[in-house]
Amino acid sequence: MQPNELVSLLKKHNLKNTKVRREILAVFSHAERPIDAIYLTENIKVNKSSIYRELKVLLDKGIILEIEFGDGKKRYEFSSLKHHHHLICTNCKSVEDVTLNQDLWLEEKSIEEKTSFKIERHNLEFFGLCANCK
Amino acid sequence: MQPNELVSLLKKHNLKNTKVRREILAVFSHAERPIDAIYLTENIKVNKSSIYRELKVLLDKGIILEIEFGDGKKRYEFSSLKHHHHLICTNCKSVEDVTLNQDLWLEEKSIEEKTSFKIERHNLEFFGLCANCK
DNA sequence: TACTTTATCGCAACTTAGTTGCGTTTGTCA
DNA sequence: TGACAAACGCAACTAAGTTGCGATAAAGTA
Repeated sequence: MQPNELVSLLKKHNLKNTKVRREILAVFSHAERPIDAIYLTENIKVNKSSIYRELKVLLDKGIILEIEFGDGKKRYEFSSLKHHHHLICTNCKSVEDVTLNQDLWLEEKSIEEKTSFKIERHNLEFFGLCANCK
Repeated sequence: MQPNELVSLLKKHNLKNTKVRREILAVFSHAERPIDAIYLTENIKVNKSSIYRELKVLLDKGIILEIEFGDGKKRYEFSSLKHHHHLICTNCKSVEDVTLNQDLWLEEKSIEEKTSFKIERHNLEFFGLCANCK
């Protein structure tokens, strides 16, 4: 993310331009996979409560998404990325992005009609063995 | 689950017929939604380490499945149930089962061809507002 | 630049879910 | 009924995330 992009993103969401915020966003913008809070605490010299609080702010503002790999750590990535899911290798823990041929939009519409439940989001991840590990 | 079903299930998996095991399985067989470890500790007079260890055994044997709602607690249900997903109300926390018109089998096949990743399982849950809360 | 307001931050103590070591008990099968 | 492994209880521990509170620092205004 370029400095001017950062400034306009922060302005748009009424967020102060602080060191913690800049550094967290910098990690996200270089990351090739979803990032967890522990990784941030290990890679940014900032108190962990600031990390957790900042993640909550970015999540509330819709700047990042929360992703669940089921290992007890929440992960996050920019919500501006094209909608996708992940292939998680249960052996080496590598993560690949993947998109569905036909996302779940139609299924969700059908479920909403059948059940009168209003779907707002879903969490879908695939687990298995990557090309190297299988 | 009937007593004779229980006995043959345990025998089939080389598991001893113990009090803890019987009580946990009894909870699962009456449950209408996925159950977490805390619920078991609150509803069975058994040490919590036994609960967690037993869940691991049942999971390894493939008798139960692990389900992730993203709230920091793992949930479990019988793996013998017809494959389904869940509609989780973010307001009242209610849970409904739901099946897709066309499950993810075809998508998984297509992903495996494109990526040479071997998919073994997926986790898919929907979040939103139930009929009452919306 | 100085002043004011409010968001943000650091620190330490705490909570919640889950794990581990170890000595004891209990099912199962011969 | 005896032997043996599986299962168990207990207590102490770990890992991830949260909270209260006083101190600090952006951002807007005078």
